[in-house]
Amino acid sequence: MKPEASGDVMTIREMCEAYDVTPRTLRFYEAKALLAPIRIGTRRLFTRRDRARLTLILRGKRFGFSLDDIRETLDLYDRDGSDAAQRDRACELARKRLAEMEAQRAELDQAIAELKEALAHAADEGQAPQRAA
Amino acid sequence: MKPEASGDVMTIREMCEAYDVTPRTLRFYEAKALLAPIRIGTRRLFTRRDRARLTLILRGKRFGFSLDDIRETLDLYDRDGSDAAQRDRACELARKRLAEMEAQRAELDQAIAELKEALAHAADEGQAPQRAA
DNA sequence: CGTTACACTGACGTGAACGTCAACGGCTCT
DNA sequence: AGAGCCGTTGACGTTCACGTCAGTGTAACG
Repeated sequence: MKPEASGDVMTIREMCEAYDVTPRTLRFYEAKALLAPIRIGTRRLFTRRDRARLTLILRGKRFGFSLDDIRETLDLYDRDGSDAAQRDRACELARKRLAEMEAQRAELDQAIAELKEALAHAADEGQAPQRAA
Repeated sequence: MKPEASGDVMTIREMCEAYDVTPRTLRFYEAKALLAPIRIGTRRLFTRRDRARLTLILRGKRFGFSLDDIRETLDLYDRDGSDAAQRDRACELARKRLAEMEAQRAELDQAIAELKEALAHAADEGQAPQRAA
């Protein structure tokens, strides 16, 4: 009898299937302090928090951030009641990240526009080259 | 007497300073067929085309694409009058890339929104924690 | 003509992000 | 108790994207 999701935690297998990653990857992320699953003896149980973080990790990777960058950014989300100085530095870093991401968004928009234009030109050359010659 | 930009080409040094990359990187990109500078004997002269491509390479990297991915995408821009079948495949790939990039932009927007919200919450906790306790 | 300065070509080294493999531990079904 | 199964821990291998270093070439300057 398996409760299938006893108390909102997931085994490593369930995680792998849910997020399409390998066990090795999850262990690697834990070793890098990106995830912190509950340890029952040696085994791992991944919580809601781990899943939220994994989502952000995979997203960050697609944006070209390194795992170290991602960890720093991740830690911004759950550092609630630390001391004020540390929180200030966190906010500082968050604003920096935000600026980076918005710059990246601008570049991405430009890249999309350029690619669209290139496609349009390709369509021109594909449709009307017989008309002139 | 150096013409400084004789005929719109640039030496490897000029390129390095202009784009903040190392010579090794430019040679590596040439070996990977991402760039194709003019070769005077063994020396390289980078054209306008090389510079346009380098801009796109560096941008692609920031989006998390591999150099191989980038080369494929790059080649879409200057394959003018090949045969029709090849052009069709290029357009297909371009549309695929375009879809990827738009998906990435959507994710990026979401990530930005979430980070903004996290920052707003952090500001809440930083401003009014004395009021309740 | 020697020296300086930059450029080139291999060849090997490196860090990040995993993959792979071996050996072991602990359930659980029978 | 034995046989499957995960799951875990090292340890080593791999790929990508370069860095670094040695040796060579060559154009220019004094």
